[in-house]
Amino acid sequence: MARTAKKPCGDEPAVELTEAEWDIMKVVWEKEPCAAGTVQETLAQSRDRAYSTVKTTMDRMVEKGFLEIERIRNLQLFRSCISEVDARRGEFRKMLKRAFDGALTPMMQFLIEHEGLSKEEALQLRKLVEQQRTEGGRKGKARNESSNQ
Amino acid sequence: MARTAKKPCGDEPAVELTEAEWDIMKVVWEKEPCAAGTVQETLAQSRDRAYSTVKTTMDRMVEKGFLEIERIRNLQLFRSCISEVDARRGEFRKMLKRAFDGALTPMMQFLIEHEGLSKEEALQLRKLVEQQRTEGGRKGKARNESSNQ
DNA sequence: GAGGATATTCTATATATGTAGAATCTGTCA
DNA sequence: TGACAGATTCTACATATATAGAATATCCTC
Repeated sequence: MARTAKKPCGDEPAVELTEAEWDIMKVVWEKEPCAAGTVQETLAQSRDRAYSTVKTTMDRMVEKGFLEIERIRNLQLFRSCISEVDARRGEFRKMLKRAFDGALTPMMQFLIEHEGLSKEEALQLRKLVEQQRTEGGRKGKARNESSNQ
Repeated sequence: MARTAKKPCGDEPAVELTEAEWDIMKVVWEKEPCAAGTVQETLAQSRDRAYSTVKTTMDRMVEKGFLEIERIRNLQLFRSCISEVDARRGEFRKMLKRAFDGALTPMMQFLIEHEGLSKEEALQLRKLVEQQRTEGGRKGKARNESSNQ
């Protein structure tokens, strides 16, 4: 099967969040269902924005299908319509496409050559790879069909 | 530790290109020094934009310090002021910060779990890691000084 | 039922980005 | 020198994003 299959379909138009939307989504994922006021208060700790600022952005996110509202009397409770994985995937792929023509290997090469994967990081990375390699086919099978990118 | 130290200093404000800017930069890197018309014509193959559209964007890129102009009589020749590595780094770090709180390991984990690194890719990745690991400290050392591009 | 605390809705501004037409300038060639 | 071709400059507009004040609605409590 394909990807995270959050919805029955398999190729949603790719999620792309703006900076402010990321900030908001992170809070929503953590506290949903939650009110706009809660989000605003939580965010206030790092960057203080007016309630209406946060609310306006959240309303736009509903229009975009990133959030949904449940009304309880006078109150609106927000829930996420996209998973963190969806958002991460969108962000990652956008970066990969723009900066590396969509190819993973060049990116890895870049990481090692220019981002100075520390010995520890490289080792950790190696463990991950090793792990998924010896994990016997789990990935190797799921893979067989599509091979991404 | 000072990362890549491309310029004498060590913490430029991080390069962030927009979509249109990426398109243009790619052509400039390939053909610099080059005229706006050349860029426009080259891009026209994929996405046709008016000359003035491309030129306006390029002028803005000069203001931002991404490009510089050399005047030859009536002509302007553009050159890049940032390297592809700079741009890639900016794009990559923005993604890492937004989607993974700036940490590499979670990103790697994500890649393996959700982006389905194919067996071949994982293997390739493993080779890279292996290579840089056995390359004996090259990274571990080179790090301290500079290295980039 | 009145008042106050909240929440929602409406409206508005500034900046960034993508886009391009129109006007102007300049070099070259007949 | 006159005119064309190509380049540059100026101006403009639409949309997206970030931001927030003001007006309005609603619930709870006394």
